Amino acid sequence: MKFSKIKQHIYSKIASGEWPENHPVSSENALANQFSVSRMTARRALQELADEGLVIRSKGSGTYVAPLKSQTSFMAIRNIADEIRARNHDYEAHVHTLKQVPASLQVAEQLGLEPGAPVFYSVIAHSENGLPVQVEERYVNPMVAADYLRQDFTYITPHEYLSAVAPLTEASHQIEAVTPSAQVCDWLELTKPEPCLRIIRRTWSDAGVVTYAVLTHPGSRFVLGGHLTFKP
Amino acid sequence: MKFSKIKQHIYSKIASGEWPENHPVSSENALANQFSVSRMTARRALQELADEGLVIRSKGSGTYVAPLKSQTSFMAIRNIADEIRARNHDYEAHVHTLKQVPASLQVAEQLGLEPGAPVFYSVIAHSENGLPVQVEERYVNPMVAADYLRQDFTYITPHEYLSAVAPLTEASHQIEAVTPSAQVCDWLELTKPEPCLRIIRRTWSDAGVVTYAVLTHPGSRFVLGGHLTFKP
DNA sequence: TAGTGGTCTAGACCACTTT
DNA sequence: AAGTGGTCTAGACCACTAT
Repeated sequence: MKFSKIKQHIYSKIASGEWPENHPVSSENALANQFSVSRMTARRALQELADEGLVIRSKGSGTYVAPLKSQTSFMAIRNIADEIRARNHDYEAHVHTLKQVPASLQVAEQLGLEPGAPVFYSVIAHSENGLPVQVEERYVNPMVAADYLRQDFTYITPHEYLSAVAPLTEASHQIEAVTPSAQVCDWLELTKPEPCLRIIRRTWSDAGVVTYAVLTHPGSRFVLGGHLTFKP
Repeated sequence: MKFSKIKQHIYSKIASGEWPENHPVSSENALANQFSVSRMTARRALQELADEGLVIRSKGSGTYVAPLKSQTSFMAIRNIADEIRARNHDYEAHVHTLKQVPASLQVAEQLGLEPGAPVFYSVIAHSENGLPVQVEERYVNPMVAADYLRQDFTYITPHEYLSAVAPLTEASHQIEAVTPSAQVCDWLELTKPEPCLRIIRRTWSDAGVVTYAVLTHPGSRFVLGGHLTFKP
């Protein structure tokens, strides 16, 4: 397929960082010449990228790499740090744990590894205006993020880092309401247990399962929102 | 726009029920003739409807109205009855309340009405294999569903009924974890309070806000799942 | 074999933005 | 005025499905 070769070309420019946010993308005519296709075919590539939210097209002006925050719609892979900063609140991360551990049965299954295989494990509490709003327990496949343990997660979130080293292609979520364990209460600075929203997320890149994360939010401090439109 | 006239035409056939699930949709060539446009333009209309999940296209065979369940992707407007039946479990609905009430301040604001204006109110518990898994408290705008109170909600869910009388065009969700009230515990047959997942949903049709619903699920009996793909 | 959707071409005109 | 994206046309060839 010619149009998908063009998409791949642009996708790699974006994924590699060569074209950062708001960077102009070649025009329909330029791509048509470059790839020796008709304008309609180049157009289709750009149109699909726009539908997927990777680029923004604007009439008379051109096509640009979309700001990351607009790249997915509902319940997307959000970056909690950006969300908090978008509300003009203080964001702070406390790294409670960052080490290598042997995979438990459950973790091995989720990551597609053998039980006992080494995996990276981190526990980070994310605070808004000094109050923890999420504790993130994360298991990472060492194959796809070998330098995970050497990152400073007070400056970059695991999600940001992992997206950079292994662009994600797929994600699944589970959302449930739970009573937090004593350990989680401690991380969230909850004096007594209260209902918590738990999001379990697995993400994939081309190289396989990247990470398995359990995100716990205190019910009193967090609401998940979303919006859907059905354009007939 | 010519392609959007074609989309409207097909959309109304589906919304009116004239074309039920799996009903064949006119072919690209047929639509091109009927609307006096080129095949590429008719094609675009069908393609966009397919992208929106309203129709399924299959090479060599034709285009068909999509089964309702596949019409939205993640966290979509699900029909709890269908979901339970899809698991081959027993589904049962208990209608606890179905009446007209004056809108409270909060409800009036959510529905875009004056406080004190009459609204329809229903409380229905949805059970899977005899165990309540969701209690649905719903406020309905009487302007868009005048016959709401005369429905038998043990046979059709409010969501199904409202979709039929006012095709929804937009929806917003909030998800949070809460401790249920004594009243909700009663409806859910919970002997003691446990963390519950609460989904607050507002839906719109062309005529305005249709309904404001509070859906409460016991944490021990319910998990919300979803899947995202980023096709480069 | 006839019909369907999937892909592609080489033009065209328009409304819009940028310079 | 030049360039861009948005829409549309009238063809074409292909792979697939149904009969």
